[in-house]
Amino acid sequence: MDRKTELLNCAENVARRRGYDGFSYADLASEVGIRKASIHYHFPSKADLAVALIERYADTFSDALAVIDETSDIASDRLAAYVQGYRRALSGGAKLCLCVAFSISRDSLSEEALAELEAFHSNSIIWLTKTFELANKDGSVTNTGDPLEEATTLLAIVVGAQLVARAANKVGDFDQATKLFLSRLA
Amino acid sequence: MDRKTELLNCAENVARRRGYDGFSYADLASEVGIRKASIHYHFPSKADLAVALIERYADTFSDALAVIDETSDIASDRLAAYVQGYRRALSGGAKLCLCVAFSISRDSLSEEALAELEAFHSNSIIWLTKTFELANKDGSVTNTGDPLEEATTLLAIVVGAQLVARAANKVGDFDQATKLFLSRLA
DNA sequence: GTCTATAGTTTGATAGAC
DNA sequence: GTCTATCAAACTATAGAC
Repeated sequence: MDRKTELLNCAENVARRRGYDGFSYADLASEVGIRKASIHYHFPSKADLAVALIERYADTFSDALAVIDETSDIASDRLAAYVQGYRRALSGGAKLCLCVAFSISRDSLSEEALAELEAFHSNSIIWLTKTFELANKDGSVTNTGDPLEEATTLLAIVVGAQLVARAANKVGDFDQATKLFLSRLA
Repeated sequence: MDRKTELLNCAENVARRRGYDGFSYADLASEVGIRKASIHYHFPSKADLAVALIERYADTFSDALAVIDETSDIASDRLAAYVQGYRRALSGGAKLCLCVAFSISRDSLSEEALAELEAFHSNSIIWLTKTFELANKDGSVTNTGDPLEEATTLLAIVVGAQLVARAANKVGDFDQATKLFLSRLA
């Protein structure tokens, strides 16, 4: 693995634990094993690093949604996989979705990073809305309402469940917060 | 208003916008109009300030829940008021609930602050569970499931809705994320 | 690509005068 | 209670050698 990827992995890990304002080049340097000045060769400024982080995260996320779509044609399967993805990202209560962690740090982010952040959530809403529209057709989800409202609600549930689970330091809180929704799936 | 309260107000405001790692004594000093060294007289360390912030916030929150309980005996009224409280706290997309903002900064908080944070969420769950139990009796909420699951889900919804609305910089996202739940209220 | 060295700023915090 | 002065440490970032 090349250094740049190694730095991105390390930065993503620490950013998802502590937020944008909660980590520094010194943290990355000590963990990757190079001097912090050397990091500036790969990412001239911390703002560049933030953009690179969000971009890569959004790409990975987008790929994951594509895989979900390929794996099953049933809306309930897709939604269950979506929730499961956020549960995995929680990493036992230690981490959050990168874009959740960065949302708090809004005021410290560059305009470019903010735009990527907004695009990330907007893409999530699009995919979820599409999937709830499918649910209305295939009947795999009980009691479905307006697809856009369902989509925004589910996004809030998984994001909020991550946060509450992290705050309480109890992974079980994520499961408790998503159980009611999952029970609507076929 | 005394200085200490003034400092707490200012600190709460900035902490709810930027998180614990996102503000400093310098920020408070410039806004309140005293030197940052003077702040240490009121709050010897930033950790002391964090604890004072969470304590005051939890007290205010607890009072607000008591007022809700006094205002109506109907579960759906109480839950609507609860959601409305989180919407107000969002402050047009600029702020989050203090405990949401601090949840991201977990790793920077003292043990004492963490304990208060966990107590805050645990108290929320207790109040919500109690209110959903009432809903099961008074029938003011349609389609109710297990009170504890409903409680944790609703907490996740309001917390997640705040976060998504702030990330997207659109207050409307909060309304969209809570609309489906609110439609279940009488 | 990585290093040393360093600049310039900001951080949380303390000592002591008033 | 608030001030000035100061501290040691951490921060992002740059210059230039290798």
